[in-house]
Amino acid sequence: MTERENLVTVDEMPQHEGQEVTIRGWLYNSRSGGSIAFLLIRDGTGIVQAVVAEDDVSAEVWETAQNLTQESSVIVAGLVNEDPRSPGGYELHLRDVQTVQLAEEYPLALKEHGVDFLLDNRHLWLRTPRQVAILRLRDFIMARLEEFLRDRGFSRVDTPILTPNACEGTTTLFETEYFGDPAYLTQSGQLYSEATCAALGKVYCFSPAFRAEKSSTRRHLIEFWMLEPEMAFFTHEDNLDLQEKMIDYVITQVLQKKGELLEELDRDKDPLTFERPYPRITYDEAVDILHEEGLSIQWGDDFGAPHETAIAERFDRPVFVERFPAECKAFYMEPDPQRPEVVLAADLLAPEGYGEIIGGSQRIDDYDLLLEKIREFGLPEEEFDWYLDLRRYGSVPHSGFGLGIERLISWIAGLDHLREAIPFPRLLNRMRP
RNA sequence: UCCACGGUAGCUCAACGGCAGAGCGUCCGGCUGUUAACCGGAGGGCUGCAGGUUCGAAUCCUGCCCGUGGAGCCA
Repeated sequence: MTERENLVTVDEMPQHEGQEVTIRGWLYNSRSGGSIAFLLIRDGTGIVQAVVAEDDVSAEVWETAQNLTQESSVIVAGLVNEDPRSPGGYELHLRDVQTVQLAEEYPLALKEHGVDFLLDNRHLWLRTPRQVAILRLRDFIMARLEEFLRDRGFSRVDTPILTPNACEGTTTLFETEYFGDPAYLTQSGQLYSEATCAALGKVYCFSPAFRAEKSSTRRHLIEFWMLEPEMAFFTHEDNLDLQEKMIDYVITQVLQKKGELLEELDRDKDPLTFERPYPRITYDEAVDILHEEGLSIQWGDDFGAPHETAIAERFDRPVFVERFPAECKAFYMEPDPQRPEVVLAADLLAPEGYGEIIGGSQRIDDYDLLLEKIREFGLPEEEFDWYLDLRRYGSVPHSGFGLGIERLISWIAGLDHLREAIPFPRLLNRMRP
């Protein structure tokens, strides 16, 4: 078999109608009918049906085709034909087949499976058309986000995964050991990005973040990816404008260029079809809405998931909730000069119950105020010496935000759980595969 | 940590105090246009673990383990 002759991928087949081509991939499924057989072959770009008729091929090829097992790796050659009876509209009239490896009995049948079984077999589950579509969408979304930022003068500056202290001192961290000293897996690169933005102006870090919370919900991962831009000289308003434009850009690009992925995922496009601007409401207005909805909340309480959903349901597009009470937010957030009891922070809530996809704020740039806050929050002052230095040497107003990649993907793809938005999810008590 | 639901064949599930079953997958046989193909046959079980109640437990009770969803926390 001249296996490299006219080597094509499944998605390229329409351009090779009437030609003899070679395709390399895996057997997705097969059906046989006496002296005719249908092999569904996937190669990562799509699935094509290969037709084998006993009369048209050698006995050896016929025998090989008959005995292929699910997910066996193969190289097939044949003639490309347009045929409405074939899924995808094109099929391959098989002339030759070569088995690369004959697969053992495959654990995943082509039918419904339970979550536990699928997660145990995540390394194989990834081969299904739905998971392939999600991962392609993830790749596209990540690329567009970085493209958006780079086009606006941002540089990617990475931040450390191993850190000596809790960045914000709130959530539970994974502890490890650093040559005898305690160390922690990062939960955010933000504090470091505040340093690099004073060096480069506009930066972002893009890395995994770790939260050792015993969270077991569809909106949480133990290890997730966070994109965190940080901008010198950006006010709270500048910050919200950037967030809005970035989300708008990604959604528009997905709708324009990757509609077929949304269709593969049965994602209704209508809820994604909206325009800027996104509504901006204050924390105070949000509390009023929640009271109207009959939810119990007092001024000063942070929102829980039911609260976020109730607020988001009032709007047909993402909504900013801004100016939170200082006591329910992080220590580094700049107080509103008009109302020092609230901070210049905002959460962006996605529609359809997908919750908070962005959390951001203007950062305190005054040395004395920041030191006061560190003490007020009971944080170890000595650990923040370098962070305080940023307020001693050319301090400027600056702002930034953190975007949860898997939450954004889940919303755009219409997933019902974050675990499908990352190749190998780390969940409560689940670290394999 | 708390609350709810669950654990039976490789997978998805039924049986709910009285012989442990079906569909799918696998294997064998049949079929020249199949669409998660179809038809016939075969193999497949410590009913999560330990104890208790009972003539008899997959089924009822207690404890534990594991999973799922949610709360809290957050992106």
